[in-house]
This record gives sequence, structure tokens and C-alpha cells, in this order.
Amino acid sequence: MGSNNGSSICLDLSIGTLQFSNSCMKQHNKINKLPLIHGSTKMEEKLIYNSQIEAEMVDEMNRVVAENRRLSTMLAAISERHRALRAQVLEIMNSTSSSSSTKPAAKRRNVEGSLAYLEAVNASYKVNCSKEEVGETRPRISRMYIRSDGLVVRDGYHWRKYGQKVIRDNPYPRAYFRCSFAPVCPVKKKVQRCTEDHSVLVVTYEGEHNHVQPLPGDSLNCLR
DNA sequence: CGAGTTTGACCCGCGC
DNA sequence: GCGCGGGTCAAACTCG
Repeated sequence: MGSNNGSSICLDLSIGTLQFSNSCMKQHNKINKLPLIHGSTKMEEKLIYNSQIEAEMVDEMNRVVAENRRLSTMLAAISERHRALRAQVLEIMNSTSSSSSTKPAAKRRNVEGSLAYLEAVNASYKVNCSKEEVGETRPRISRMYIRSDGLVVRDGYHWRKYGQKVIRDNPYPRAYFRCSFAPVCPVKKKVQRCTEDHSVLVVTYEGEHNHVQPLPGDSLNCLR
């Protein structure tokens, strides 16, 4: 597979609101620095300038609306590409799992696990980016939702369960896992059923693995 | 027999 | 200060 396969997304978001407020400030300054025009009162001059400002503000607003439309179109295109990539992944996983497993249920688990892994990577990437921007040093936390029968989430890493707890307002217990490379690897994860949809697992990853995955391609092997 | 899981006890932070 | 709830510990247990 190509490195990014056209999936790297660069949103050149030039937010209009900031520019908008800046232009308002400029206009405001203009009014205060008005030179006195001979034969007209300062009040009349202000009115003339106010109408000019109004026209410029309408232009600015139109520009922002156009920008908004452009971004919406981009978002739709990105969503479409995401769907296509997801379909490709499913197809690949189906072809690889069919050679290793003949049971349909096992095949489905494989596919779901692989998607879970991909979503985990995606989610942690998103969280990492936002944290780095803010400059935080707290352990990186990412959350994902997976449709699964059991409490087992195949994400390519090897976990050891160290606790289970019944949580308030949720009839299903929360399971606590540590990376089996602990204490070298500080990563933990919590797995819990969603209260609204019991077939959905809420998986919370805490921290970042400081090692490679246990075995090359183990993310697929673990999916059995 | 070793590695992993279960489960009750304990710890600790937070809100009142 | 106290109680509650989430998180962790560790001994007992299970399984391959």
C-alpha cells in the first residue's frame, strides 16, 4: 500500500471571523481619525462612513459565507475519501482472513478488530496533535467506540488485565488493562460497554507505547 | 509450573 | 471530616 495513498489531509483553514473582526477594528479607527470635510457636519460625515462600512461588512460576510461553503465541500470530499479507504481496508482484511480462517464469525471479528486498531491509531493521532499544540505534558488519552460481542479489543498490542470494577450508572463492569510490557511501557486501557448501546465498547487508551508492536503483523494475528 | 484472570480489599481524590 | 466512587493491588484461582 502506498504510504499515504492520498489520505493525508491538509486543511488550509483560513478562518474568516478573525479577519472580520480585524477589519471592523480598522473601520472603527477610520471613523475616529476622520478629517473634517468643509461644509458638512461631523455627524453627516459619520453617517456617510457608516454606510460605507456597512457595505464593506456585507462584502466581508459574503466572503465568509463563501469560505464556509468551500469548507463544507472539502469536508464532504474528505468524508467520501474516508468511506472509500474504509471499504478498501475491509476488502483487504476479508481477503487476508479468508485465507487464514474459514469461520465467518472469526472473519468478522478480524475485520472489526482491524478497524478498531486503525481507529485507535487515528484517534490517538488526533489527540496527540491537539495536545502538542497546547503544549501539555499529561499522558495522552484517546477514546474509541467499537462494536463487539466480548470485552476483547484486538489492537495489535498485548494487554494484561489487572482489574475490573462495576461503575455507577452502568450495569456492565469496566475492565482495566496494562500493556504486557509494563512497567517499561506505561500504557493502560479501559474497556467498558456503552450504556446507550450495549453492543458498543468504549475503549480509553492512556499513554503512549514506547516500543514496537510485539510481533510484525501481530495486529492481524491477534485478530483470531 | 508459569502466565494470565478474577475479585475483594484498599487507597485516594473530590464534592458536600 | 466524611462518604462516595474510580482506580489499583495482590492473593487466590484457572488454564494450557
